Amino acid sequence: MMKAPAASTLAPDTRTRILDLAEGLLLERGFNAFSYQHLARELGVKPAAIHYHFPSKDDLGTALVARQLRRLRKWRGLPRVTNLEPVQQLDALLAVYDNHLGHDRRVCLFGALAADFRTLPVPMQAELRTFNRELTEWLAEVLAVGRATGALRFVGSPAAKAAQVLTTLAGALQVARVHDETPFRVIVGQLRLELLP
Amino acid sequence: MMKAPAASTLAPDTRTRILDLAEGLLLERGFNAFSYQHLARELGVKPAAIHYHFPSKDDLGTALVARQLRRLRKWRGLPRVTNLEPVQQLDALLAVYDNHLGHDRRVCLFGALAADFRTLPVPMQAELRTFNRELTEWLAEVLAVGRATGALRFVGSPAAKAAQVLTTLAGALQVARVHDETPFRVIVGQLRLELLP
DNA sequence: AACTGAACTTACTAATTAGTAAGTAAGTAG
DNA sequence: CTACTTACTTACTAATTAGTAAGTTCAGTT
Repeated sequence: MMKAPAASTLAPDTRTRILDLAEGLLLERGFNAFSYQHLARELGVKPAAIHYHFPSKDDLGTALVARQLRRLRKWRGLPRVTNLEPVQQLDALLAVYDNHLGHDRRVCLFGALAADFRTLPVPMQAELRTFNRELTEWLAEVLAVGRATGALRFVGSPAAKAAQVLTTLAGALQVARVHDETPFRVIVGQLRLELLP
Repeated sequence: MMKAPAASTLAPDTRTRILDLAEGLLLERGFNAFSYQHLARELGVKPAAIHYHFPSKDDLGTALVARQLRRLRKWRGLPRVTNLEPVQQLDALLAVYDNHLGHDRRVCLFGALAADFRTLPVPMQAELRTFNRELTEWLAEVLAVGRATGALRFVGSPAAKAAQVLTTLAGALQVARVHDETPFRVIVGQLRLELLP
C-alpha cells in the first residue's frame, strides 16, 4: 500500500521539488529558456530522473499550470478569503501580485506563458485558459458585490472591469521586470485610486 | 559607390526581409522559439547567410528592437499624428494595437519580450527599456493635454495613467492570444469608457 | 582585363536539446 | 525468502542549436 505523504511542511519529495524549481525558472526566464539539464543540475540528479517523473517537457509544463489552477481553486474557497469584504478580497489579490514582485520580480504564470502561448503543448494551453477564465470570473463577482455595497466604484460591467484589472496586473509585473518596481507601484496605485471611492 | 536604396515600396533587400520575418516570428512565437534555420528555410537561403547580415542572434534581436524604436520616433513626429487632437491621438494608438490583433493576433513587441527579458542580450534590454519609456512619455503628454482641454477624463497623474493604459494594452493582446479577440475588445472598450467623458 | 567587395554557399564544430532503454539499489508486500 | 515497485543512474541517439572558416559567384570600379 502507498504511504500517504505528509500533508504539509518538511522535505518535499522529488516530484514537488522539480515542480517548484521549474516554476521558478518558468516565472523568471520563460518556458523555452530552461531545460531538463538545468533542473537536474540544480536538484543534483541526472536528467533522466526528471523524465521519470515527467516523461516529456509537455507533461511538466501541463502539471505546472494544473497545479496553479488547483491552488487558485483552493485559495478562492479558503475561509480567510471568502469571509473577507470585497475591498479586502481585492487587496488579497493585489497582495499575491505584490508577493511576485518581492520574489525577485517574478511575473505571474499568465504573463510568463502568454507570449510563447503558441509554442506550448495543447493541454497546457487549455489549462491556462481555464485558469485565466476562473480567476477573471472570481474577480468579476468580487467587483460586482463591491459595487453593489458601495465599497468599490467603476463604470461598465464587472466582467469587463475584472478582465481589465487582471490584464493590467499581469502587465504590471512584466513592466517591473523590464524597468524596476516603481512602475508596478505606480500602476497598482492608479488602480486603487480609481476603484476605491 | 553605393546605390541608394529605393526609399520606399518594392522588393526589400535580404537584410530587411530577415528583419521582417524575424519580427513576425518574434511576435507570434517568442524570441527563444525561432532559430536561424527557421529564418533561412523560409527565406530560401542557408543559415550562414543570416549570420552574414546578423553575426549573432543577439545582433538580430537588438536590431529588431532598435528598428521599432526608430519607427516610434518617426511615427510620433508625423504631421498626421502631431496635428491630431489628443482624443484622436489616443485612437491612433489604439489603432496600432488593433492592427496587431488583426495581424494573426500578434502581441506587441514589449509583450513579446517582457517575459523572457532576462534571457535577452543586454543591448536588446536597453533598447526595449528606452522604447517603453519613450512611448509612455508620449502618451503621458497626450493624456495631459487631453485632460487640460476637457477632452479626456481621469484621476491621478498623466504619467501614472499612461503607464497603466499601455500596460493594459500590452496585456490585452496577450489575453487575445490565449483566448480570442473578445477580451481585447472588452478591455479596450472599458478603457475608452473610462477615458472619454 | 584585373580587382574588389557584397552576398552568399559549403562544410564543418562543439554544445545542447529532448527523449529512450536497460540496468540497479532499496524498500515493501505477500 | 521472493516478487514487485519506486526512484533512480548509466549510456545512448538523433535532432537541433549558434557559430565559424573557407570558398564561390557576380556586379560594379578602375
